[in-house]
Amino acid sequence: MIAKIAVSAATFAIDKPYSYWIPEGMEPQVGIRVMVPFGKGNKRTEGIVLAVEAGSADGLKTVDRLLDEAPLVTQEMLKLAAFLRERYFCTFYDAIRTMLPAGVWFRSSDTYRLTEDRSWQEKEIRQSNALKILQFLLDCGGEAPDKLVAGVVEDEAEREKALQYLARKKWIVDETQFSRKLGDKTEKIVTLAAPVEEVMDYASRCMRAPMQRSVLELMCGIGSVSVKELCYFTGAKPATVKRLAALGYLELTDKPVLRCSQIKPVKLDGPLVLNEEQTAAYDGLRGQMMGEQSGVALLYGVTGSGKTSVYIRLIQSCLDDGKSAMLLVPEIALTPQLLSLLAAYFGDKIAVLHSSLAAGERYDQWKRVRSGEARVVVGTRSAVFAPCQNLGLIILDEEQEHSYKSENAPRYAAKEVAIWRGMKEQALVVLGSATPSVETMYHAKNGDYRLYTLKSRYGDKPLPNVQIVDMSEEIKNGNDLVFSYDLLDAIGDTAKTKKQTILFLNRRGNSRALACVDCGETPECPRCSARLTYHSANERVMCHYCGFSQIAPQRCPTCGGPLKRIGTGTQKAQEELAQVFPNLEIARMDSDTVNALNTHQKILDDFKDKHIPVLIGTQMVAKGLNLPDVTLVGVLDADMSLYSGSYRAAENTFNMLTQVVGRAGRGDAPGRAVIQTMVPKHKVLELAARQDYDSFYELEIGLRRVQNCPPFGDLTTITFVGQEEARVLHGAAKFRDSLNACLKMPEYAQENAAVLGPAPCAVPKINYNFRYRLTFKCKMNRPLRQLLAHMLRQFAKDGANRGVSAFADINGFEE
DNA sequence: AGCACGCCGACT
DNA sequence: GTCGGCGTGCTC
Repeated sequence: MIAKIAVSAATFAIDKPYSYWIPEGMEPQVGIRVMVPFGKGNKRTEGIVLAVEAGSADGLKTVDRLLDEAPLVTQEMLKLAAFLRERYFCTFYDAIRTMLPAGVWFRSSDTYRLTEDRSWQEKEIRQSNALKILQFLLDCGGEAPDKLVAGVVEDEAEREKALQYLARKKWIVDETQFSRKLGDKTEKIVTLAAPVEEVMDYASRCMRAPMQRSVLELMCGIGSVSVKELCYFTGAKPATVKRLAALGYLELTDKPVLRCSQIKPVKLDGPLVLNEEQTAAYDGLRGQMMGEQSGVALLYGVTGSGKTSVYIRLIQSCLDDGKSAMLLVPEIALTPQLLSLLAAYFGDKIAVLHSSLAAGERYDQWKRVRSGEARVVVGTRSAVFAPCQNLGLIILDEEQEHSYKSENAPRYAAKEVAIWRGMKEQALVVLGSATPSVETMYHAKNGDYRLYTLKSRYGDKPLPNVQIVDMSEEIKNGNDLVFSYDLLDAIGDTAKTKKQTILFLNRRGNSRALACVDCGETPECPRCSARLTYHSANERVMCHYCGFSQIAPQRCPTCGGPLKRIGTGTQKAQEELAQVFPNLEIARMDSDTVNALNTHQKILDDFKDKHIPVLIGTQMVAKGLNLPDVTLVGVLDADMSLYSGSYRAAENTFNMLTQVVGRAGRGDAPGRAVIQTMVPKHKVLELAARQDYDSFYELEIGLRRVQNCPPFGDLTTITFVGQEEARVLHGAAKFRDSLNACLKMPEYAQENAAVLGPAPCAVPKINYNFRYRLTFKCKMNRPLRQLLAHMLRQFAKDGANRGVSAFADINGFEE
């Protein structure tokens, strides 16, 4: 028999199912992992069985051994991996790796062993490192693990060189072992191993061992208990239990236990009651969910219209049908109250999956989902791969959020994966939002998705009064602060009336840097073309891209002049404000003050409970709970996101502003918002101020049509990376030419298709690697994606492109 | 990507 | 002669 295997060591260029011979007696199932030899050196590699078929062993290598007892993934999951591979230009194994929790993977370690050939002992070996290793192995009795060998020659490059030399000489051999990174956690369970009478008889006889006696007495009463509990109740030591087990009265077994943290459920006031609008949406969605082909729905509901209640009812009805449901959220840290609410309704049926979980916990939650014990999955984007059984419903809350798109390869979009899964598994996909992405709304209006609208805001609060302030006027009037005079007045007034203010600063990129007072130069990363950011916490400058870090220099590296901190960060804004209002307490929330999972909530709680007059922060402050005493919201610089250069800039700005402005006036007092900008007449700002999504949509969809941007065309970037700039540039240009040539062929020909570039990326050099990119504008259909994948493979295989790698991303972020 | 194979200059 | 440099081609 032959197994078709996706191999972990295969790169994108050579990724395909490889055929291996299955030895007699080995029966690998599809979805199981195996160890196979691969490549010229027959290095042992992990692989996953895609198919098993009849055939002969002709010219095939043989499967070493099986790594799993039962399939790790289902056939459906393998199909999903194939989809990811095709859609996101990654290898099959990369796709599998993204889908599974870290806990299932193996860690490899090497053991070096001396061979029979000890002829080196008579020779003079010039490489001192190699000799040191040989001597060390001899002292260790002929073999040693890599960990110990590392201590002999500290420098990694030197060590590798010596080890390679020795292997070439065939004086040592290298054996690779694989072990699970994370085990299943188990608990020792004690059960009675003999008839009760016999045990009691022994117990009555052990007068000299009262502990043994009380253990046995308890065991006769309950029959089975964990060692930990048994010791707790009797005061016995585990050794006593072991002794009794050795005597044959007790039996010890390992029972797997799951690591999982508890969520505190909220107290429910009563059954969930939906209003008329919510009921209409729920009925429609439920009908759709029950139907043959569920499809995709958009639940478009303004802030405060109660989308969550609709979600909960839908999940309930999905569970009632015996199916499982999935609720994806942009960021788990921002939704503790949602989690508590869900816990109140669904209790331990919930599994929470997100990246801040400890690996063990995440793995266990994953297992709970796979076993069918947990039928409601709540999580961030990676939870979209949860191994749900009989999936009936996938909800993406705040579907327009960027966090649904992965920023590392494979750069999957959870929304696309959800829609694919929904289609394959006949599950309803609900996209929920107050400000849907332009693409989603287009599909909804077009009839591709069903549209459900919730118009009425809970309590029907009036919209806040929004003022747009022209910052160029402020500069003309001699105000060089981050704050306009109007905003300062408003902050003062708000503080006087004992209400609260939230100030919002969208700090993008390196706002806090050091600059030379004399020449204006800012220290740059030696490896990347990026400014070093200044971190006051440790007095160091760091590179955002490669992690380079050094103690902050005192003098300008170019001219020796004094260095000063610059940039409009939240910290600087806080300092300025403190100067104007010396007696005002100001809380700050940004990535410097928020790091642990719960700090975000803690800062918000403090702000609310201690009634701190001003909170200043980044995008994080736009999210989270209702703050009834906040009557003023200030956006310090709306232009930063407006001019980010992405085709999504307008949409991002609109969403951000609506969200921020929506924070003002949640309570009884009327709200006010101040937006500072250099372009006060900008239509997007005006519409955001009015919270007029529908007009914004009409405006934006027109632009997208003209620019052939999503949803009309796709924007694909092909990035080329390498150490030698000329080669990178040359490779990119050659790629562009062959792509253009293909586009002339009738099967690929498309109106408005265009290949732009090569142009340097937003950050042209990262870690000594130059980066150029092509931008490819067209509708990416399947044949075109396959063409692009083929071209990327060819590029990697072509010797002329050595040292340059290329990768593509469809509708990704533009850095 | 890694790894072997092969061809060529440098040192003992 | 042998060691090690790197260009080339392949991965069941």
